[in-house]
Amino acid sequence: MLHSLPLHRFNESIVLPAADIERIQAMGEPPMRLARHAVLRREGEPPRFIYLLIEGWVASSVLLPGGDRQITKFHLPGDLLGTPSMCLERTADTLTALTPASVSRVSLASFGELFQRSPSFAAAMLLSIQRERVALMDRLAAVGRTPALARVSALLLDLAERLGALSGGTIDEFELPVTQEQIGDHLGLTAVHVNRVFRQLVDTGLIRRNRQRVTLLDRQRLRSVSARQEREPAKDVSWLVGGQAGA
Amino acid sequence: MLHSLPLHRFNESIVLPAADIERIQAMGEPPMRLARHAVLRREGEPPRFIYLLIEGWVASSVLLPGGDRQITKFHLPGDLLGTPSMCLERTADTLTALTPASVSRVSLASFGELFQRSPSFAAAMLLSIQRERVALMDRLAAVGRTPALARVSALLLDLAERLGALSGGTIDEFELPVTQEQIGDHLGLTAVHVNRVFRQLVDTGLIRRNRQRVTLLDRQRLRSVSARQEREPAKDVSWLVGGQAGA
DNA sequence: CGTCATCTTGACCCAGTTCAATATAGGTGG
DNA sequence: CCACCTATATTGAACTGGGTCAAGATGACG
Repeated sequence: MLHSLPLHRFNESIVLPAADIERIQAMGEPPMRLARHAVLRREGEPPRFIYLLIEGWVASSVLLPGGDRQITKFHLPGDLLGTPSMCLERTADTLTALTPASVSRVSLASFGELFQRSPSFAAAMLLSIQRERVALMDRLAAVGRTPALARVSALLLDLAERLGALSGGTIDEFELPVTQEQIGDHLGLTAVHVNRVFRQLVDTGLIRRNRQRVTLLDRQRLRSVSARQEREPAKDVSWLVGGQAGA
Repeated sequence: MLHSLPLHRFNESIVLPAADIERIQAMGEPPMRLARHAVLRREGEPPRFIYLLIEGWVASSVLLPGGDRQITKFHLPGDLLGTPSMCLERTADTLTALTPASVSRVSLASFGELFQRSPSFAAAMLLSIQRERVALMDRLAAVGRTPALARVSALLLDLAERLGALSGGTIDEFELPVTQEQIGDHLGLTAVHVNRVFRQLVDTGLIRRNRQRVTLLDRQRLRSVSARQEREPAKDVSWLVGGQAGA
């Protein structure tokens, strides 16, 4: 029983019936604990499982032939991990715990069964994956077209927003349990340069920082330097779920 | 009746029953013709339709506040366009014809109906979107971590592969009906630099080029400089479609 | 209390950008 | 069929954001 699984990600545009919520919680195996740096799944393996992240942060990353790494997503509790690779013979992304974490493994078989059994779950999945796709498009635009300062600012705003959604409030101070090298791998920058950008953000009064705790001091200015588009989730998805009105 | 719609994208891992194929073809409105540069849908509009691309090339792009543009995908015939925005209140991507094109509009309502009615269609959609997501992850890695030469090479190989899948053969010479500026917007480069990279590819004998026709002369070397991962589509997706064996 | 990972900062370098000037090629109106 | 016009391609010269290299500093942890 995963009574501790945050469910906000499953109810973003569609409110799932209680029966579905139960089935989601039932499809996962008993949670397992991961130490920091533990590899949950390595790329190249045949995909047989996906994972519900219950607690902690996990990075999903892709390796380039040259040995460089691209972190495709910093996952927070409530996220469903490793799903992109379900369409491949061999897994594309490596899942690594950034902090001690707790995850529940889900076999593709149980996922598939729920997807087939519950139309509302299938619909919620469809929309959720499209949201991830839009996020990827936005980050691609940032990495391809914006300077380092904008990328780091955008990341901080994005994390604050997601942590807020997770806790159900607004957050402007949070723990960033992530190495500057990992931030670089996420944004297409060097650890050294990430460090310089942080310095700049502090020096210009946009954020405060001690150790890994970050405080957003001037959201307004941060937003304007970040060149980030606000994306509002669809409110009315009745075209997809038939009977149901919007959330 | 869209007897001319290429269906290869709908049968990549899952072989859809004939009834589904018919329903797909029936869900689209009569094709409309687009002139080069015509905008099919602009970002910011409420999403009400998606589009089946029957003929021609269409770009999907995202705008940054600064006015820069990121082309998220060069779409080829058979692609389903504009779907990422179905999860949003306001469309994220602009769809622009790169060549004269023919598309069939599909209301979200008919898409949703088919998605609900046909489990195999829903499954095929899920996998297809995940494939797009993996492609975005790979391009993000390329833009974030590889030099210009690798990015351009990767694009050429990717297009050759997709055009091959479309025509059902192997292709190493094709028309590239795309401006160098557009290539730049796709790869996070300047038009000027794209030009220089093309020169370099020609000078080192990797490709030939006259006007917009490109010939891949040395696939092997091209592949090694491209730093591109080959991604093999899943063969067995019976976990998702119950009865059905792999393609 | 030593060791390894991470962070910081400086000095220098380079891939790719910017700016600018020319070339080409279709496409258009007459 | 021609003269013109606009979009695109090409190339050179100079510049810069971010990378690379290297040398400490600072912690966290066993």
